[in-house]
Amino acid sequence: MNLSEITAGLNQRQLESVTLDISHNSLILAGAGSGKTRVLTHRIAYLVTQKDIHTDAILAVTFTNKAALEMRERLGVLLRRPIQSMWVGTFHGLAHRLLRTHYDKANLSSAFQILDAQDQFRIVKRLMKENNIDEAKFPVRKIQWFINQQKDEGLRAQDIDAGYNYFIKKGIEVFSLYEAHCRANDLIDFAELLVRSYELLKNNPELLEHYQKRFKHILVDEFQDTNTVQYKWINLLFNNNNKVFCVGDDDQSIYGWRGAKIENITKLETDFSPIQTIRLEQNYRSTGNILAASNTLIANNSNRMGKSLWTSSGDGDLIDVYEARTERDEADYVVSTIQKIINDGSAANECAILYRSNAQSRVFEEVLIKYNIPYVIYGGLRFFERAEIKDALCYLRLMENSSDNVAFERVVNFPTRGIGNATIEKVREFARDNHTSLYQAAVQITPNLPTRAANALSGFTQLIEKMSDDAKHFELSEKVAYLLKESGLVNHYSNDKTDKAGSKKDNLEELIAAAKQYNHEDDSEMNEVVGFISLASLDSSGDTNAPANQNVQLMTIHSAKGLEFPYVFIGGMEEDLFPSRQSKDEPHLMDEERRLCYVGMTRAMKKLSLSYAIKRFLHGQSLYAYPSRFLDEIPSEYLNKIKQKFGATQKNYRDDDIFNQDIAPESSGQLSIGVTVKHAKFGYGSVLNFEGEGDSARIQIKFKTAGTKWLIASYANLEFV
DNA sequence: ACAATAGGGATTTTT
DNA sequence: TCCCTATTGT
Repeated sequence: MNLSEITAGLNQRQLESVTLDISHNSLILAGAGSGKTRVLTHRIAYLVTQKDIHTDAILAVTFTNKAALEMRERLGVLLRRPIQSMWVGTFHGLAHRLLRTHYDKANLSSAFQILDAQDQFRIVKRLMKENNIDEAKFPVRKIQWFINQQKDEGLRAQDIDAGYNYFIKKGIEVFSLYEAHCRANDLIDFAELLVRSYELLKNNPELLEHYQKRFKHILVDEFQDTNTVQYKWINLLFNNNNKVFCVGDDDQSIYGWRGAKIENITKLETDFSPIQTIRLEQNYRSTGNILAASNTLIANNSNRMGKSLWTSSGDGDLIDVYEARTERDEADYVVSTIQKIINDGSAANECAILYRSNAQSRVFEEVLIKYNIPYVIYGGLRFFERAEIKDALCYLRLMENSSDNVAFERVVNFPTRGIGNATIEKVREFARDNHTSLYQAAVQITPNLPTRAANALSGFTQLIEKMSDDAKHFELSEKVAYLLKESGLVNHYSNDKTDKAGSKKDNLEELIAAAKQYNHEDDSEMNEVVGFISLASLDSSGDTNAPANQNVQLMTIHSAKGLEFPYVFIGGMEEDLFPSRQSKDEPHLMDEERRLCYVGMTRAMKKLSLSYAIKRFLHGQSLYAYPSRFLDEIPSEYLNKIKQKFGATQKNYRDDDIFNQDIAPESSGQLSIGVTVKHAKFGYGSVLNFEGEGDSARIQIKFKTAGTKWLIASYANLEFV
């Protein structure tokens, strides 16, 4: 294969990146929409076809299954050969592969199970209860969060110094209990996959050496999202005879709150020195105005590596900024605008509505329904995270391995079969005292129980035994179909009154389809059932439903990362919502909010529209808000500020005239700079400045105690003193 | 054992 | 407001 096939269609910088000297480490700082994945895939193709690097000598890591899959597909096409054995995958997926291959050296049994966030929560909660730790003082969520945070840093309970912090002290206590529990039960949570595989390599020098020698080229996507363990993992595999090729964008780091270390990208320059760096700054996605606005916004951040996107396409439209009165008004505006776009001949799926938090989706959803525009909301529960799917998988797990305690706990009395808490507690106690599995304990204590409980419990254990015997030689999908019936799950969900649409039953059907589609070849380290169950944990998307076809797309900005849409609407551009309230006191958190805003804006190809509501109903109450500071940070030359609703929609959709009834316009005409005013909440202050007139006039006031603020005159209810 | 109700909490979530 | 959990009543 000749070079031109690999380099066709690349621009100068991309070409340089792909063909960088392979005897050096490389860092590609790739801005939004600059062709980052393209560079990474073509680089691999270049290594394989031009530099005779064997595909087995390549390790390519991404963050999402989607990205990994996409890379595999593109590579297959570029190389024109199957690549199934290649190590291309997510950090978690590859770590999992290592642990399955070398489970004995990682102090695991071959049957170890992966805990997802829900399972982990349940276990932490149970442990806290058993040890009389007050959940009111130490919320389970916070403790779980604490444990994961430590693991993301590569720390274990014994490595942490609590100092005088009582919460951390308790956190460490629960962490230790949790660690012991997981070790005893062969359980691995997401963070543990990484920590454990790191330790596996670290503690087994011959193994480490083997992989260091094998992986001559290590390629990492989205490097700004790596956390401390992931960084250490890469660093460990690196031995200076192999080379790294990292792609990332510090401006798009939005997972700091989950342990991602934006600094890792800078650390590359010292830890992997010498490293060749190339910046990809030509953007192929957005118009000039959108890019210019995004550039100016992000320039407000400190500690950037520095990068400025440009485009050869024209300025395009200005960015619309709509001031809505309420979140309903905002949704009306956004959806009516989308209606116009559709009427003008665009497809609904060219439009995306993005927001900071999921709670904002509901109003948009309501209005979209009213307009009869099809939509999909991304986020929320994924396929394999749904309760009914997890129930079914737990039966599968018990059939495969009856000593799976997590699975036992979940389905022992589901569907309900008369096994109460008291009985289960006895089973737990027996298991604890005799160091046996819950299932074994149940079998053994049954004779000693009151008849009613004994019958119920033996009903369950015999069911599991029968099911695993019957299905022993079934195909995977037959096993699933069989278990759904036999366990009573299908029956239970068929009679479920709360599930009117029958979607839970449909999901169970879908699980059979997923089992049919499962391709076992890729995971030959495991048997088929274990492989399928692991996939369910590691790739919760299920990917079976929700195609974007002809639907307006609704999602958080976080989940929009990596995507692009011709028309993008970002709602809720308000202080305390975006940027989030919880981030406003910490400069580094505020910077991450700004990056998030940058990510959102740079999703737009043709047209970007921002909006904010002056009054928003959130968490059961109405709140007044100020426009987001991010709006002020964008020069107005790129903006088209709109304060009026569309005439057409006003008639149709202002059926409930909520806007005016509880807002008393205040116009005392005595307004001038220097005047003293009184505000109900902020107290006394003096007017520094004002702008605009009528309802939308804004006044800047310096309060004696509350600081300086811009207030909307008509809502501030100011008293002139 | 389970259904009905009251109380508390509430970003973002690649795996 | 909505959702999840803990408690109460049958």
